[in-house]
Amino acid sequence: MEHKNLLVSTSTNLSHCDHHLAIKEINEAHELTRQLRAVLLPSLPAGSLAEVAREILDNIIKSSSLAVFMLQSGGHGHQTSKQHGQGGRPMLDGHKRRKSQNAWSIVTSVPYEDGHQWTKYGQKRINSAKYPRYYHRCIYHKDQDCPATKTVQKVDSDADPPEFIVVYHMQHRCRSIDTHIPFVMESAEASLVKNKSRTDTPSSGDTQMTHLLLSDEISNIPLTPEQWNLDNDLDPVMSFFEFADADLFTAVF
DNA sequence: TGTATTTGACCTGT
DNA sequence: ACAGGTCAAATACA
Repeated sequence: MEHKNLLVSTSTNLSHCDHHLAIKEINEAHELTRQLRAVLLPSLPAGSLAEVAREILDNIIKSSSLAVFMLQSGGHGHQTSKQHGQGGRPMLDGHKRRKSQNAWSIVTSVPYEDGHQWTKYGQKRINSAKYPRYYHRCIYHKDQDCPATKTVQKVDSDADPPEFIVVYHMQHRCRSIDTHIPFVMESAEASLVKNKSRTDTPSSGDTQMTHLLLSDEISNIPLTPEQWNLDNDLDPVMSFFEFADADLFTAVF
């Protein structure tokens, strides 16, 4: 409700620069909330208080995610023309279709442990990129025909802690841990070093930053985390609905 | 021995 | 032709 007002005012009155600042601020709030959640919940005794706290924090997290998505779709979203083949011909769902469709990305210092379990199936040196790209798919790819995949690539910068561009492709169809928002609280630099992609118990400690990536093209991932990306076959709003939880949909509209 | 990861080959889109 | 995504045999590891 509050976020609905926020969305209306920002999408109609803010300049392009303001949009970026607003998204940045909301993402910071989002990340801080997640950190608070990670710190607070384990310290609370199991029971109704913990459940209430969890629910409130999750709602804050969802609302902030929603705000960013709606800011993006409210005028500065960028739908690429790549969802159509050359000459405007729609691309078919081929076996090795380029993966710029139905994808969204984030920049994070914690590219793993995002609530889903992944298995690595490939690694590739990317032209002109300093660091290789790692390819992961949901571990339920076979069992439940889950199409979700993600790529992880270290950002070519001196950021401390190191940042990674994580590009998610396709929604999970598996019945796994219930989280659709790809933000995490685990120190995953160590995980990357270990080349370990399966989820373990989250821990806290390091300063970690996660923010939505804004970019013009996922298929040509920029190595500076500047622009927020949502590249989808659907229109921006529908893209969000495919991304978000169903209950988030009903909570807002 | 079973499972996960590595890595070069292969395939497809641009 | 090239770049990027996936496959699958080889390898590592618990």
